[in-house]
Amino acid sequence: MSRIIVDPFDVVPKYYQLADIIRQKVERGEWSPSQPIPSERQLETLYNVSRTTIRQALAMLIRQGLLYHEQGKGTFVSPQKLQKGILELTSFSEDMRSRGLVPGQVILDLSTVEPPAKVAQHLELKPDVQRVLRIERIRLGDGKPIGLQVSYLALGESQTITREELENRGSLYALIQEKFHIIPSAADETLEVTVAGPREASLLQVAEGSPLLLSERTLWSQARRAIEFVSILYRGDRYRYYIRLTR
Amino acid sequence: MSRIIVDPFDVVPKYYQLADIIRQKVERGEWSPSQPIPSERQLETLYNVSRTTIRQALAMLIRQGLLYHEQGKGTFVSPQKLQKGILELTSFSEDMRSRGLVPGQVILDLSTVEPPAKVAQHLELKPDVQRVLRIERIRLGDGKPIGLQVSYLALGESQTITREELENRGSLYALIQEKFHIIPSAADETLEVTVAGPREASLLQVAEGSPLLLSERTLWSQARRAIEFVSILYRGDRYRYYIRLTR
DNA sequence: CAGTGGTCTAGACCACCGG
DNA sequence: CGGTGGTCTAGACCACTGT
Repeated sequence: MSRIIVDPFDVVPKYYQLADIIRQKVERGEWSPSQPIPSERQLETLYNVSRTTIRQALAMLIRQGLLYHEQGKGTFVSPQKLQKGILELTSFSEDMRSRGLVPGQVILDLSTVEPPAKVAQHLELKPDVQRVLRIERIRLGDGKPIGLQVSYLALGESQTITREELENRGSLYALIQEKFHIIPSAADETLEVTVAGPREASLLQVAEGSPLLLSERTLWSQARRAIEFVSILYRGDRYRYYIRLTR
Repeated sequence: MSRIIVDPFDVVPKYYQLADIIRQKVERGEWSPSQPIPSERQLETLYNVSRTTIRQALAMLIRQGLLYHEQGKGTFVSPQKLQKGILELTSFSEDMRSRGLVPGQVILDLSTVEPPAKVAQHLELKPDVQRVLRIERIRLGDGKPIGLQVSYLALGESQTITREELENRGSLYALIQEKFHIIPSAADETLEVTVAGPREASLLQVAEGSPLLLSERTLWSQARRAIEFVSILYRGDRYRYYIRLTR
C-alpha cells in the first residue's frame, strides 16, 4: 500500500491535502462510521503537521458533515446517511446528476434585455443603466421536462455567453467560473407553490392549473456582488426539493 | 462611550466575546457595509488577543454572512441584505417571529404511539422496540392558520413532555434543549407540492384540492442521533419558504 | 514597496470523559 | 488518572493588492 503524505512544497495548502487524505480513508472504509479516527496528537506525528493545521482540516470536514467531534472522547466518522448531500449551491445539472438522472436542456431564449423591475431590484442594478443576459430553458431529467428556468445574468460590458458555449457545457455556473472567474459563494432562495398557466402548462406538458413549485434565487459572488437572478418552475409531480441544514 | 474589551477570565471564549463585539459595532453602524473593518493586526492590539483568536472570531462571522474577506485588501462588512436571515435550523416559532408574525398553535394531539413505518425508518428505530411521542398542531401566524404540523420525537424511556410545558414554551426545540440538553445540529429536509385532502382543507380553512407546500424534516443531535421526524403542510397562499445558502 | 489576508509552527493550559 | 478536544499565544513566511 502506498503511503499517502502531505507534500509541503505543493501549492495546495497542507490542511486541504490532509482533508483529502482523510476523506479517502473514510471512502475506502479504512475509517468507519461511528468509529473514532486517530486523535489530533496522533495525526500530528502521522502526517508531520502541526495541530493547528490538523484542526483546520477537521473543521472543514466537520462543516461538510463527514466527521463530528465528541467532547473528551474523540473525532468520529458520521453515519453514511449524513455523509452525502452536503449543503451546496447546486446548479440544475449537478442537482440532476446527484439524483441519478441525465441532465438536459432546450434553450428557448438567449438574449440581452432591459431587466424587468423585479429583476433589477434583486440584482441591485441602477435604473436604466445596465442590460442583462436573459436565458430561458426547459430543463430535462432523463429527457423528460422537469422545470422551466429563466435566468438573468448581470455581467460586465464586454462579457457575454454564446448559445454554443451554453450548449456544449450545459452548466452555466461551470461556464461563468471558467470564462469570467466568477465564483458563486452565497445565495438567497425562496420556494413557494403556484399553478400552471397556459404557457407553462404547454412547455412542461402538464394540465393548466397543475400545482408547481416555484424557486427564486439570487446568487452572489465572493465579493458580495449580485450575479444572477434565476427562477425555476418545477413540475410538482416530478420534483422534490432537498436540502441539508447544518448549524 | 464605554470601552468594550475582551475579559480573559470570562467563561465565554475570547473569540466568542470578540465576535459579539464586532457584531455590535456593525449593528450600531460604527462599521459600515462595504467598508473594511480594522485589519487583523490592528485588532490584535485593539483587543489584546492573538491573531489566531481574531481569525477564529472572523471565521465565525464570515460563516454567518456578516463579513467577507477580500484577498490582499481587507475584511469587509456585508451589504445589509446579506446580513440577516442566516442559515439556521429554525423552529416554526422562530421562523414566524423573523417574519414579524406572532406565532401561535392549537395542539390537536400529544400522545405516545407506535411509529408508522415511514417514521421508524427516518428515525432509524429498531422494529417494535420503541414508542415515540406524537405531537400534532395547527400552527398560526398572527392567529391565522399557516400550517398543519405533525412531529414524531424519539426520546429516552424516562423522557417525556406534557401539554402544559408545550403550551407554555410554544417552541419545542427550546423545550427539549432545556429539559433534555439535546441540541439540534443538523437536518435533512425535503419540500414538495401537494394538494389539500378533506381533513387538511377543513383544519387549514382552505378549499379541498388547494395547493399546499409539504416539508418533511429529520433532525439530528450533536452526537448524530436522529431526534425528530416532522412534517408540515403549509398553506400555499400564506407561506413562502426562505433559505440562505453559503459555500 | 508596505499592508492585507492565507497558511503554518511549537508550544501551553483548560474542561470533559473514561477507567 | 491519562487521553480527548477546546482555546490561546507569539511568532513566521507566503501570495496578493494597491501606490
